[in-house]
Amino acid sequence: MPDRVASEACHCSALREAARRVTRLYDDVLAPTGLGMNQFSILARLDRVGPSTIHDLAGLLVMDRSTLGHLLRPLEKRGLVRLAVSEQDGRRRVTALTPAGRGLVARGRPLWARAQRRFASAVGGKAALDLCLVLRQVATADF
Amino acid sequence: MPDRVASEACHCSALREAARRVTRLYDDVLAPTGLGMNQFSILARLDRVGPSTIHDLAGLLVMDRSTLGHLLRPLEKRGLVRLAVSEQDGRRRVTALTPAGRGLVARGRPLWARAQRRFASAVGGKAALDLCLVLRQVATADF
DNA sequence: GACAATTAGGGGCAATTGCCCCTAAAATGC
DNA sequence: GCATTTTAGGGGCAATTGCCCCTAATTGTC
Repeated sequence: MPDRVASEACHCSALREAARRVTRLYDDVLAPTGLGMNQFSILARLDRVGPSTIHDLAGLLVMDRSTLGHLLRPLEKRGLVRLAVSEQDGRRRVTALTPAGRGLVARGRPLWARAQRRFASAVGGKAALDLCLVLRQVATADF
Repeated sequence: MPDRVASEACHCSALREAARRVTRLYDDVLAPTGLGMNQFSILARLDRVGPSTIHDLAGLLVMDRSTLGHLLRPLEKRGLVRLAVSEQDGRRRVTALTPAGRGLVARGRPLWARAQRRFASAVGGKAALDLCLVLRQVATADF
Protein backbone atom coordinates (compact mmCIF):
# COMPACT_ATOMS: atom_id res chain seq x y z
CA MET A 1 0.00 0.00 0.00
CA PRO A 2 2.68 2.55 0.84
CA ASP A 3 4.02 2.14 -2.65
CA ARG A 4 0.67 2.72 -4.26
CA VAL A 5 -0.05 5.74 -2.12
CA ALA A 6 3.35 7.19 -2.79
CA SER A 7 3.00 6.93 -6.52
CA GLU A 8 -0.51 8.31 -6.51
CA ALA A 9 0.48 11.34 -4.49
CA CYS A 10 2.65 12.96 -7.12
CA HIS A 11 2.59 16.63 -6.21
CA CYS A 12 3.26 17.76 -9.74
CA SER A 13 0.60 15.64 -11.41
CA ALA A 14 -1.92 16.68 -8.80
CA LEU A 15 -1.17 20.32 -9.54
CA ARG A 16 -1.33 19.90 -13.28
CA GLU A 17 -4.54 17.91 -13.20
CA ALA A 18 -6.24 20.40 -10.93
CA ALA A 19 -5.01 23.23 -13.14
CA ARG A 20 -6.41 21.51 -16.22
CA ARG A 21 -9.79 20.97 -14.60
CA VAL A 22 -10.09 24.49 -13.25
CA THR A 23 -8.85 26.07 -16.46
CA ARG A 24 -11.70 24.38 -18.28
CA LEU A 25 -14.16 25.93 -15.83
CA TYR A 26 -12.75 29.42 -16.28
CA ASP A 27 -12.44 29.04 -20.04
CA ASP A 28 -16.09 28.11 -20.28
CA VAL A 29 -17.22 31.05 -18.20
CA LEU A 30 -15.00 33.50 -20.10
CA ALA A 31 -16.00 32.17 -23.52
CA PRO A 32 -18.33 35.12 -24.30
CA THR A 33 -15.29 37.43 -24.25
CA GLY A 34 -13.49 35.36 -26.85
CA LEU A 35 -10.60 35.02 -24.44
CA GLY A 36 -9.23 31.99 -22.68
CA MET A 37 -8.29 32.11 -19.02
CA ASN A 38 -4.64 32.50 -19.84
CA GLN A 39 -5.16 35.45 -22.13
CA PHE A 40 -7.52 37.03 -19.67
CA SER A 41 -5.03 36.67 -16.85
CA ILE A 42 -2.34 38.36 -18.93
CA LEU A 43 -4.58 41.29 -19.77
CA ALA A 44 -5.93 41.56 -16.23
CA ARG A 45 -2.43 41.57 -14.80
CA LEU A 46 -1.39 44.22 -17.26
CA ASP A 47 -4.41 46.25 -16.26
CA ARG A 48 -3.39 46.05 -12.63
CA VAL A 49 0.32 46.77 -12.87
CA GLY A 50 0.33 49.08 -15.88
CA PRO A 51 2.76 48.98 -18.81
CA SER A 52 5.65 46.60 -18.20
CA THR A 53 8.40 44.81 -20.00
CA ILE A 54 8.06 41.23 -21.13
CA HIS A 55 10.67 40.26 -18.58
CA ASP A 56 8.84 41.80 -15.64
CA LEU A 57 5.41 40.64 -16.70
CA ALA A 58 6.64 37.10 -17.22
CA GLY A 59 8.09 37.19 -13.72
CA LEU A 60 4.75 38.22 -12.27
CA LEU A 61 3.01 35.44 -14.17
CA VAL A 62 5.62 32.83 -13.17
CA MET A 63 6.09 32.22 -16.87
CA ASP A 64 9.03 31.87 -19.19
CA ARG A 65 9.91 35.08 -21.04
CA SER A 66 9.66 33.44 -24.40
CA THR A 67 6.31 31.89 -23.55
CA LEU A 68 4.90 35.30 -22.81
CA GLY A 69 6.45 36.61 -26.00
CA HIS A 70 4.54 33.97 -27.96
CA LEU A 71 1.30 34.65 -26.14
CA LEU A 72 1.45 38.38 -26.73
CA ARG A 73 1.51 37.93 -30.49
CA PRO A 74 -2.17 37.03 -30.95
CA LEU A 75 -3.20 39.63 -28.38
CA GLU A 76 -1.30 42.27 -30.30
CA LYS A 77 -2.82 41.12 -33.56
CA ARG A 78 -6.28 41.54 -32.06
CA GLY A 79 -5.41 45.06 -30.93
CA LEU A 80 -5.70 44.32 -27.22
CA VAL A 81 -2.12 45.18 -26.31
CA ARG A 82 0.52 47.39 -27.85
CA LEU A 83 4.26 46.74 -27.79
CA ALA A 84 6.85 49.47 -28.10
CA VAL A 85 10.60 49.58 -27.65
CA SER A 86 11.52 51.29 -24.40
CA GLU A 87 13.09 54.72 -24.69
CA GLN A 88 15.31 54.19 -21.67
CA ASP A 89 16.58 50.80 -22.83
CA GLY A 90 16.51 49.70 -26.44
CA ARG A 91 16.45 46.03 -25.48
CA ARG A 92 13.17 46.24 -23.62
CA ARG A 93 9.77 46.10 -25.22
CA VAL A 94 7.10 47.77 -23.13
CA THR A 95 3.73 46.09 -23.24
CA ALA A 96 0.60 48.11 -22.56
CA LEU A 97 -3.14 47.56 -22.79
CA THR A 98 -4.96 49.38 -25.55
CA PRO A 99 -8.36 50.93 -24.77
CA ALA A 100 -9.93 47.93 -26.47
CA GLY A 101 -7.95 45.62 -24.22
CA ARG A 102 -8.96 47.55 -21.13
CA GLY A 103 -12.56 47.39 -22.22
CA LEU A 104 -12.44 43.66 -22.75
CA VAL A 105 -10.93 43.12 -19.31
CA ALA A 106 -13.72 45.20 -17.80
CA ARG A 107 -16.32 43.12 -19.59
CA GLY A 108 -14.63 39.91 -18.51
CA ARG A 109 -14.38 40.75 -14.83
CA PRO A 110 -17.95 39.88 -13.85
CA LEU A 111 -17.65 36.59 -15.72
CA TRP A 112 -14.39 35.86 -13.97
CA ALA A 113 -16.03 36.65 -10.63
CA ARG A 114 -18.72 34.13 -11.43
CA ALA A 115 -16.09 31.44 -12.00
CA GLN A 116 -14.45 32.39 -8.72
CA ARG A 117 -17.75 31.97 -6.90
CA ARG A 118 -18.41 28.66 -8.56
CA PHE A 119 -14.98 27.44 -7.53
CA ALA A 120 -15.38 28.64 -3.95
CA SER A 121 -18.81 27.09 -3.55
CA ALA A 122 -17.57 23.72 -4.81
CA VAL A 123 -14.41 23.66 -2.71
CA GLY A 124 -15.48 25.74 0.25
CA GLY A 125 -14.66 29.38 0.83
CA LYS A 126 -12.05 28.90 3.51
CA ALA A 127 -10.43 25.97 1.73
CA ALA A 128 -10.23 28.07 -1.44
CA LEU A 129 -8.51 30.90 0.41
CA ASP A 130 -6.06 28.58 2.13
CA LEU A 131 -5.35 26.85 -1.13
CA CYS A 132 -4.50 30.15 -2.79
CA LEU A 133 -2.04 31.02 -0.06
CA VAL A 134 -0.21 27.71 -0.36
CA LEU A 135 -0.20 27.92 -4.14
CA ARG A 136 1.25 31.40 -4.03
CA GLN A 137 4.01 30.09 -1.81
CA VAL A 138 4.62 27.14 -4.11
CA ALA A 139 4.71 29.31 -7.23
CA THR A 140 7.43 31.53 -5.79
CA ALA A 141 9.33 28.86 -3.89
CA ASP A 142 13.02 28.32 -4.43
CA PHE A 143 13.35 24.58 -4.78
CA MET B 1 -7.79 46.75 -0.58
CA PRO B 2 -10.63 44.30 -0.96
CA ASP B 3 -10.50 44.94 -4.67
CA ARG B 4 -6.81 44.31 -4.92
CA VAL B 5 -6.95 41.17 -2.82
CA ALA B 6 -9.88 39.84 -4.80
CA SER B 7 -8.13 40.26 -8.11
CA GLU B 8 -4.89 38.84 -6.86
CA ALA B 9 -6.54 35.75 -5.45
CA CYS B 10 -7.60 34.24 -8.75
CA HIS B 11 -7.83 30.55 -7.98
CA CYS B 12 -7.15 29.54 -11.54
CA SER B 13 -4.09 31.71 -12.04
CA ALA B 14 -2.69 30.57 -8.73
CA LEU B 15 -3.09 26.97 -9.80
CA ARG B 16 -1.57 27.50 -13.21
CA GLU B 17 1.38 29.45 -11.88
CA ALA B 18 2.13 26.89 -9.23
CA ALA B 19 1.83 24.13 -11.82
CA ARG B 20 4.26 25.94 -14.12
CA ARG B 21 6.79 26.41 -11.34
CA VAL B 22 6.60 22.86 -10.09
CA THR B 23 6.63 21.38 -13.58
CA ARG B 24 9.94 23.11 -14.16
CA LEU B 25 11.34 21.48 -11.02
CA TYR B 26 10.21 18.01 -12.07
CA ASP B 27 11.31 18.51 -15.67
CA ASP B 28 14.79 19.44 -14.50
CA VAL B 29 15.08 16.42 -12.25
CA LEU B 30 13.74 14.05 -14.92
CA ALA B 31 15.93 15.48 -17.68
CA PRO B 32 18.39 12.55 -17.63
CA THR B 33 15.57 10.25 -18.78
CA GLY B 34 14.84 12.40 -21.81
CA LEU B 35 11.26 12.68 -20.60
CA GLY B 36 9.32 15.66 -19.39
CA MET B 37 7.10 15.46 -16.35
CA ASN B 38 4.02 15.08 -18.47
CA GLN B 39 5.36 12.21 -20.51
CA PHE B 40 6.67 10.53 -17.39
CA SER B 41 3.30 10.81 -15.69
CA ILE B 42 1.57 9.21 -18.66
CA LEU B 43 3.99 6.30 -18.71
CA ALA B 44 3.93 5.89 -14.93
CA ARG B 45 0.15 5.85 -14.89
CA LEU B 46 0.11 3.30 -17.63
CA ASP B 47 2.57 1.21 -15.66
CA ARG B 48 0.28 1.33 -12.67
CA VAL B 49 -3.08 0.62 -14.28
CA GLY B 50 -1.95 -1.59 -17.14
CA PRO B 51 -3.13 -1.39 -20.76
CA SER B 52 -6.06 0.97 -21.16
CA THR B 53 -7.97 2.85 -23.80
CA ILE B 54 -7.26 6.45 -24.60
CA HIS B 55 -10.63 7.34 -23.18
CA ASP B 56 -10.01 5.72 -19.81
CA LEU B 57 -6.43 6.90 -19.50
CA ALA B 58 -7.42 10.46 -20.33
CA GLY B 59 -10.06 10.27 -17.61
CA LEU B 60 -7.47 9.19 -15.07
CA LEU B 61 -5.18 12.01 -16.11
CA VAL B 62 -7.99 14.61 -16.07
CA MET B 63 -7.06 15.33 -19.63
CA ASP B 64 -8.95 15.77 -22.87
CA ARG B 65 -9.07 12.60 -25.03
CA SER B 66 -7.60 14.35 -28.02
CA THR B 67 -4.82 15.86 -25.92
CA LEU B 68 -3.75 12.43 -24.82
CA GLY B 69 -4.01 11.23 -28.40
CA HIS B 70 -1.54 13.91 -29.44
CA LEU B 71 0.82 13.17 -26.57
CA LEU B 72 0.93 9.46 -27.30
CA ARG B 73 2.24 10.04 -30.80
CA PRO B 74 5.83 10.93 -29.84
CA LEU B 75 5.86 8.23 -27.16
CA GLU B 76 4.82 5.67 -29.73
CA LYS B 77 7.42 6.93 -32.17
CA ARG B 78 10.09 6.45 -29.50
CA GLY B 79 8.88 2.90 -28.91
CA LEU B 80 7.80 3.48 -25.31
CA VAL B 81 4.14 2.63 -25.83
CA ARG B 82 2.27 0.50 -28.32
CA LEU B 83 -1.24 1.16 -29.61
CA ALA B 84 -3.52 -1.55 -30.95
CA VAL B 85 -7.16 -1.66 -31.89
CA SER B 86 -9.17 -3.48 -29.26
CA GLU B 87 -10.48 -6.90 -30.21
CA GLN B 88 -13.64 -6.47 -28.19
CA ASP B 89 -14.45 -3.06 -29.60
CA GLY B 90 -13.12 -1.83 -32.90
CA ARG B 91 -13.45 1.81 -31.85
CA ARG B 92 -11.07 1.52 -28.96
CA ARG B 93 -7.32 1.72 -29.19
CA VAL B 94 -5.60 -0.02 -26.34
CA THR B 95 -2.42 1.66 -25.14
CA ALA B 96 0.25 -0.40 -23.42
CA LEU B 97 3.81 0.14 -22.24
CA THR B 98 6.53 -1.60 -24.19
CA PRO B 99 9.42 -3.19 -22.27
CA ALA B 100 11.48 -0.14 -23.18
CA GLY B 101 8.77 2.10 -21.74
CA ARG B 102 8.59 0.06 -18.56
CA GLY B 103 12.34 0.24 -18.23
CA LEU B 104 12.41 3.98 -18.66
CA VAL B 105 9.74 4.42 -16.00
CA ALA B 106 11.78 2.28 -13.64
CA ARG B 107 14.86 4.39 -14.27
CA GLY B 108 12.85 7.59 -13.79
CA ARG B 109 11.26 6.63 -10.50
CA PRO B 110 14.20 7.45 -8.22
CA LEU B 111 14.61 10.79 -9.97
CA TRP B 112 10.92 11.48 -9.53
CA ALA B 113 11.21 10.58 -5.84
CA ARG B 114 13.98 13.11 -5.52
CA ALA B 115 11.74 15.83 -6.93
CA GLN B 116 9.01 14.79 -4.53
CA ARG B 117 11.38 15.13 -1.60
CA ARG B 118 12.61 18.48 -2.80
CA PHE B 119 9.04 19.69 -3.07
CA ALA B 120 8.09 18.37 0.36
CA SER B 121 11.10 19.87 2.05
CA ALA B 122 10.41 23.29 0.53
CA VAL B 123 6.69 23.32 1.31
CA GLY B 124 6.61 21.14 4.40
CA GLY B 125 5.65 17.49 4.52
CA LYS B 126 2.25 17.91 6.07
CA ALA B 127 1.38 20.91 3.89
CA ALA B 128 2.35 18.90 0.81
CA LEU B 129 0.10 16.02 1.83
CA ASP B 130 -2.82 18.30 2.59
CA LEU B 131 -2.29 20.14 -0.66
CA CYS B 132 -2.44 16.90 -2.62
CA LEU B 133 -5.73 15.96 -1.00
CA VAL B 134 -7.32 19.28 -1.86
CA LEU B 135 -5.95 19.18 -5.40
CA ARG B 136 -7.32 15.71 -5.93
CA GLN B 137 -10.70 16.98 -4.83
CA VAL B 138 -10.45 20.01 -7.11
CA ALA B 139 -9.38 17.94 -10.10
CA THR B 140 -12.40 15.69 -9.83
CA ALA B 141 -14.90 18.31 -8.69
CA ASP B 142 -18.14 18.87 -10.54
CA PHE B 143 -18.33 22.64 -10.84
C1' DG C 1 36.88 55.14 -25.05
C1' DA C 2 37.32 49.97 -26.02
C1' DC C 3 36.36 45.41 -24.68
C1' DA C 4 34.05 41.83 -22.02
C1' DA C 5 30.08 40.31 -19.54
C1' DT C 6 25.33 40.66 -18.78
C1' DT C 7 20.54 41.35 -20.10
C1' DA C 8 16.14 41.65 -23.14
C1' DG C 9 13.98 39.66 -26.52
C1' DG C 10 13.14 36.93 -31.07
C1' DG C 11 13.07 32.55 -33.98
C1' DG C 12 12.87 27.83 -34.34
C1' DC C 13 11.73 23.51 -32.37
C1' DA C 14 8.90 20.27 -29.90
C1' DA C 15 5.65 19.12 -26.67
C1' DT C 16 1.16 20.41 -24.19
C1' DT C 17 -3.67 21.72 -24.14
C1' DG C 18 -8.31 21.54 -25.79
C1' DC C 19 -11.74 22.86 -29.18
C1' DC C 20 -14.33 21.56 -33.43
C1' DC C 21 -15.94 18.43 -36.86
C1' DC C 22 -15.40 14.03 -39.03
C1' DT C 23 -15.51 8.77 -39.48
C1' DA C 24 -16.19 4.26 -37.85
C1' DA C 25 -17.97 1.18 -34.72
C1' DA C 26 -21.02 -0.26 -31.17
C1' DA C 27 -25.33 0.04 -28.56
C1' DT C 28 -30.12 1.11 -28.52
C1' DG C 29 -34.94 1.38 -30.15
C1' DC C 30 -38.44 -0.21 -32.95
C1' DG D 1 -33.14 -6.94 -38.80
C1' DC D 2 -32.74 -1.96 -39.60
C1' DA D 3 -32.51 2.92 -38.34
C1' DT D 4 -31.07 6.05 -34.76
C1' DT D 5 -28.16 7.36 -31.25
C1' DT D 6 -24.12 7.10 -28.67
C1' DT D 7 -19.26 6.39 -28.16
C1' DA D 8 -14.07 6.15 -29.39
C1' DG D 9 -10.81 8.20 -31.71
C1' DG D 10 -8.36 11.06 -35.56
C1' DG D 11 -7.27 15.54 -38.07
C1' DG D 12 -6.99 20.26 -38.20
C1' DC D 13 -6.66 24.54 -35.85
C1' DA D 14 -4.98 27.68 -32.40
C1' DA D 15 -3.12 28.73 -28.18
C1' DT D 16 0.15 27.32 -24.29
C1' DT D 17 4.63 26.01 -22.51
C1' DG D 18 9.52 26.22 -22.33
C1' DC D 19 13.99 24.96 -24.26
C1' DC D 20 17.99 26.40 -27.18
C1' DC D 21 20.72 29.58 -29.70
C1' DC D 22 21.00 34.05 -31.81
C1' DT D 23 21.20 39.27 -32.07
C1' DA D 24 21.17 43.75 -30.18
C1' DA D 25 21.65 46.74 -26.51
C1' DT D 26 23.33 47.93 -22.00
C1' DT D 27 26.42 47.64 -18.17
C1' DG D 28 30.79 46.89 -16.12
C1' DT D 29 35.90 46.92 -16.35
C1' DC D 30 40.08 48.55 -17.51
